[in-house]
Amino acid sequence: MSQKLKTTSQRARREDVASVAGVSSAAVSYVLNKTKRLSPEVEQRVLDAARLLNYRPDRIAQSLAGSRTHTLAYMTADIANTYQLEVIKGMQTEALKNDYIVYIFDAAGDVKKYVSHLITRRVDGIFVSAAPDFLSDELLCELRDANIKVLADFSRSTFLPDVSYIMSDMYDGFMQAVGFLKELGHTEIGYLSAFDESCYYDLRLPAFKIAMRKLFGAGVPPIEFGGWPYSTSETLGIRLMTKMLSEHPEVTAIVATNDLMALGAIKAAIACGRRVPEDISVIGIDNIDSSAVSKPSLTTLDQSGNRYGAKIFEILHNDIVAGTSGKYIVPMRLIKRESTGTAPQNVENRILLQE
Amino acid sequence: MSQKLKTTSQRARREDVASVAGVSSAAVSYVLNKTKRLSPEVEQRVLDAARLLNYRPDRIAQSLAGSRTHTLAYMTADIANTYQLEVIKGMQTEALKNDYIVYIFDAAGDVKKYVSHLITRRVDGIFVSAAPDFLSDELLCELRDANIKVLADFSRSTFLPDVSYIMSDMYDGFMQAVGFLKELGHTEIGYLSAFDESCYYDLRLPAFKIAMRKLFGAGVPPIEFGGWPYSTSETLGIRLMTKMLSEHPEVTAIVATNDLMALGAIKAAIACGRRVPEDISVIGIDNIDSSAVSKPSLTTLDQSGNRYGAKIFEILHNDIVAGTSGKYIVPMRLIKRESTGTAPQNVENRILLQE
DNA sequence: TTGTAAGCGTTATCAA
DNA sequence: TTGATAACGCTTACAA
Repeated sequence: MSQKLKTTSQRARREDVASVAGVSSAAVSYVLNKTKRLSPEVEQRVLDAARLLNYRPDRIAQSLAGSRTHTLAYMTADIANTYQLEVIKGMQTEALKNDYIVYIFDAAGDVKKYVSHLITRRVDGIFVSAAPDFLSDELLCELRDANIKVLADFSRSTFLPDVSYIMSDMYDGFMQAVGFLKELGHTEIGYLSAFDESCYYDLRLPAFKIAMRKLFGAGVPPIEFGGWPYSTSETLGIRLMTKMLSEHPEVTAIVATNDLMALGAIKAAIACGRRVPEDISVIGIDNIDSSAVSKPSLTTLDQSGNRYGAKIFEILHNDIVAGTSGKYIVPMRLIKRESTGTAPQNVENRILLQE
Repeated sequence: MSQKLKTTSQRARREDVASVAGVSSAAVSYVLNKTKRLSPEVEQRVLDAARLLNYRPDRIAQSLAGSRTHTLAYMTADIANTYQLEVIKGMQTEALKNDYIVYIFDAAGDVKKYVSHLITRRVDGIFVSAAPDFLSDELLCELRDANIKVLADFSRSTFLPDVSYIMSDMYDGFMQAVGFLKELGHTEIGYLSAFDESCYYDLRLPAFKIAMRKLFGAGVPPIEFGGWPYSTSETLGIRLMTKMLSEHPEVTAIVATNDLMALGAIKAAIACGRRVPEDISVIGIDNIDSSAVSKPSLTTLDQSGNRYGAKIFEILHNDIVAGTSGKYIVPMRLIKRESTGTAPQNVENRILLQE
């Protein structure tokens, strides 16, 4: 069939497979891509030949001929962030299952050059992680206009047409968390916030306020702020919790912006003579690994990085295939552990004991 | 010239540039790739046309036509490691400068599938990070035989032909460190090792021993071992240093396997009533960020992650272009800071003081 | 010095 | 159901 078989070639080409199977090279494509059904007998011959030659279609050639490269990109301002790394892994794992590959960039480099690379290499889609906007709207549009699907974190400061956005369902999440505390009998619930009110991309604080309003009506819950420069460390949790306990000793439950701070809050509470959860309950957000093994283990709002990353792939993939775009909300889940318990019966008693 | 200009096309193609410049499409290639000199006038016309159309050659097509994809891969067992991330950034930055892009994989996934991807996508080269051997020799050979340049960490358990290896020059580094201590008058020098003698991929311990032998002759220096399971934390540094001070109070200088442990060692020394560097000098390895700002700042053997990463790119790039392979040794540099000083004059006096 | 044309390994269209 | 054949956008001999 084929007049020039590559004898020295390391890798088998489609034509080689066709020749071994005794069919046309088009037939090979049809069988392997399942793009057209041929006779079972022919299909088997092709499959056998492909296996025999260890044939794997060349992605480069496929990309040139087809319209997709099966390549995505993940762009973030901070690769080193633990949670971010989980998200990346989750996305990569899911991508790999579907024969996609993910470029990972951290925005510390020359963002403009990255964009250029993404376009010349024709990636199918890109995810742009949380604010602040290290990738300008202009560059985002350049990507979009180059026919690359863009999925951005919801917390970007602007919304662009034909760009998709993703967010965790913080509002529902906080409803779960605060609702759970309410069920346990808590009414005095405080919040430890890393960010102050002016931080436009923090959705957690407003979500907390809304949940409190909906479940307890009007009234301002006690909140401690970390302020600028923003950080979300365990140390900050300790500092804010200590402040909270002295300023608002009536509080019997605390929600913290993330697990690290919640862990710090527990330490601070214990240092101040409060037992967790007997005297005070603590809830975190993120469900980081250490939250499951801390003493006491931490009740937390789960947005597993891995699952989130997998979701990112699914959304991008779907948008690419269907040519769609939209705003996507990913549900969160409250993981109940040891750091939460029923509200103490007698608040006065507890305060007396402490003195 | 060109009979069918793409009017609707988003991106300019080479032919478009040729047509605007009034030359053949080959001329465009020659000028842009500097692969052949044309007349200055033609060159200018091409350059102008390219700029006008914002022309950027399609990497996919270049890859198919040419022999290189300008794509590399970095494979590691642990993305989350801080030092590793620095290396990755260093490599990526250097790669980007040279119009290369780097795939990043962590070996937690399906390594075999990664390899398949790398082959079908025809990456030019791959770096495989430190032991243990998460990537089997078999897969390594599959990559190599697919004409992909492989650069592996020196600490792999086996050496394969036509594969390149890279290592930091620990031997020279320890000669610098121990030599510096000798200059300062130290003779009793101890070592804090995370690994025990059986760890085949730890080059630091043998490097320390060799340096001691060369500079001080025979005799066994005092060494404390962390043992299995291997870890290199600050906590371990504290533990080993405490042990060292009680078992070998005559020691006036310490080298630790890495900066984290060295930092722990300083804390332990101070806790035991020893001043650093007046009573005891401490040297670390790695030059992590915090080593520069600790109190006292840490003298350390520098193998900057960024520089190392850049080096990885350079080596791979060169091996790819030249078709070579080899074993590469990257120099280290001793950064002298506050944690080292002249040896105490009177050892007896110091020990007495302490009692 | 410049242009022509044959690949590169696929996909996909269109007759046979 | 199958087999040619034209893209895809570029590199690179080779010819003019």
